[in-house]
Amino acid sequence: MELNDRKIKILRAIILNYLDTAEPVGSRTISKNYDLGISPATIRNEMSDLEELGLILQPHTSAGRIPSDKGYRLYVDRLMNLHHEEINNGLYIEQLFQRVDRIESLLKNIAKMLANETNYATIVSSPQINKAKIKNIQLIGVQEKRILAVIVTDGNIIKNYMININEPVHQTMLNRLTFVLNEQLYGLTLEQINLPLIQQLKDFAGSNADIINKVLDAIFDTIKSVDDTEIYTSGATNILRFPEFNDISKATNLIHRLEEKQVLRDMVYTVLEENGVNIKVTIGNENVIDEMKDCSLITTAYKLGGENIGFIGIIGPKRMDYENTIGSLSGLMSKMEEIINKLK
Amino acid sequence: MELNDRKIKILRAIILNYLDTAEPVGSRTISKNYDLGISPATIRNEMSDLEELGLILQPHTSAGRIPSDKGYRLYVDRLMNLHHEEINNGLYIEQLFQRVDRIESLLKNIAKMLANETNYATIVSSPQINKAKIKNIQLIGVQEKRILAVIVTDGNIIKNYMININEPVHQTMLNRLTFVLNEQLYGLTLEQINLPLIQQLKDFAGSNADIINKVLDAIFDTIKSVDDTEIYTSGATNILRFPEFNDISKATNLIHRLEEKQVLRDMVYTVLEENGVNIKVTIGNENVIDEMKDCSLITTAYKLGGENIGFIGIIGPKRMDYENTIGSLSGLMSKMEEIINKLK
DNA sequence: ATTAGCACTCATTAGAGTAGAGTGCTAACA
DNA sequence: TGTTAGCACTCTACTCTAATGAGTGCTAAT
Repeated sequence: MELNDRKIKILRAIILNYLDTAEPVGSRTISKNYDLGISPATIRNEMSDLEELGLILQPHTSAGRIPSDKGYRLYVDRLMNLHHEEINNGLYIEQLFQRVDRIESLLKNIAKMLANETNYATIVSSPQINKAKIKNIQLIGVQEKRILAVIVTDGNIIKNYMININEPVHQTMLNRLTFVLNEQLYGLTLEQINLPLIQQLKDFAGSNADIINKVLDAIFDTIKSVDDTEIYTSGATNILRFPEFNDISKATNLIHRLEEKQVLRDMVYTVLEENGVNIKVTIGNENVIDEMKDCSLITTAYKLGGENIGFIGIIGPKRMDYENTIGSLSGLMSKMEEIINKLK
Repeated sequence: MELNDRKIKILRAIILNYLDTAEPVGSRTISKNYDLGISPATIRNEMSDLEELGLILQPHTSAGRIPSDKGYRLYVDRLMNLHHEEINNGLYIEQLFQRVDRIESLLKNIAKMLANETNYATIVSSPQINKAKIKNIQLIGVQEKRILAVIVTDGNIIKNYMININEPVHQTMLNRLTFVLNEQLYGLTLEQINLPLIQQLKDFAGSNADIINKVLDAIFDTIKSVDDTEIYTSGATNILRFPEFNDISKATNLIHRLEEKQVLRDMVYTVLEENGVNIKVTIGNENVIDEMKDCSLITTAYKLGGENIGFIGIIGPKRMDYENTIGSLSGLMSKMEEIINKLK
């Protein structure tokens, strides 16, 4: 059987109507509301075919049709009118970048903004900066036996690390260490800091080799650890607003799952690694996580220096407004990249 | 009518049973399960009196009794067996303090831990450091026209602030500015930084007075702003687990309310300012927020240098386990203060 | 003062019946 | 051959009713 133009029009009508009402769509509704010029009976025949093709399904014998995962997939891949939504609070984002003292709070705010704008749940990962280069290291004596190490990397990511030392050290010494550390480590990635280099640093530090060790630990700890890739979620409870989650236990399970950052991270990376598409949509059963079989996930990665370093994702019911959500997301991303480039 | 010993025993039995089951408690249940040596009929008479006293109430004529707000209040004030719960992951908290690079992530973790331990929703405020003293300021050239200001205050609270400047400045100059800023501002609170002092700093900086201005802005911005008092919530969705929130719209409203940090802040401060009690419980209608009329709130402030600078709160149903929750909270607080003191 | 007994209340549950939405099929029509 | 009107059929959702049972309050006996 062939998926002709009329079938596609009907499928589109069913999906649009269902996105709107969350109720199964009957033949009469379509005939009345979507000017296709055919009677309910004809539509019924076509619907029967669409069902055979696996694009729609009936919750029960005497109900209208709802889109299947496959139907949504077809819609997302071929039927949507994509419009790149100019994010209207670009100015706001710009301010975020200006005022921000830590990239984390920036991302947190982005998650929040996006959740507000779309009314879905959003997840944003902080940059995974394994490959980031060291831009600046600063050692500051804060207390007699406490040093604050400030580490700035590529993309102005700033991390603070408090170091306890055994013997008091004078700030002059710290300044010298700071100078040498910067001289030796500037522009290096983690992989490039090797044993000979470390030995050289320790030799220089002499009796303070201990500090070098701890600073290197700090550098390693702050930059390397993948676990440090923080995940910010926002608007998880927006989910409660959708009728498909009226079953409270279903909603609860999902929301609790969304609190497990590790799970989310893995899920999104699985999706994104699959291919290089810009914005990726996973629908219903395409999701790995069981609790999300009734949801769709829209994800995209953000880049620094051409490399994916983090992601933004939006989770809603399968019935979510794909067109506008994808539009918003792509608008946000281009605004972000534009600003990031301006900063560089 | 007098609240004699037997009435209190019965009230206690009703409350304990209700805390456990969330079902109205009947006379027969009490007679069977709480060894009071009196028959259901007698208990019914006493219950009738307790109802007249406003301590318990009937959801409907043929149901058992549930505690009223007043009943809970009596229980919390006079009937509980308080046991100061030694927090068994004190070691974990200690590690949090060690590893932490920013106090915020510490507090976030505390909120999370407490939510896990109690299974209620928790809110933790970051320190309100208006009165904090400046301990260290560091200016670091990161890019040609970008300076990173690191500000460390009392209690090792660290804030980073990125400053854009108009003209490139050499690190040597930054070092000199850093030195002077530290010399002049060390140990001062915001109020103590006055115009003459500012002028003096600018005079020193000469053509770089611009930087001084921006650094002072940064200091002001990071330290002063009350809005910067961040609020971390955790486990808000634990609320969904309680039968009293089976009504999904009720739960949703509450959870959304819990996402409005400002509201929470005001609420807790209202509670805490009322008097100087260590741990404070507000029950049901005692709460200002409408959506919380079915909840109880347990709060306490944490101190730095004898002064309240932030709070921790736990929100659960009125039927929450007051004894253990208060125990956990007080255990946590004493552990925290102990560690904070060790750090000073 | 306490308690057994009993009539009464009311929420909850199960079952039966009804209305309505929507389908699939058949036969007529263009 | 494709389209449509008509109709029987299916299934859910809703309403109504009756039965159940937990729990009370009152009365009278101990």
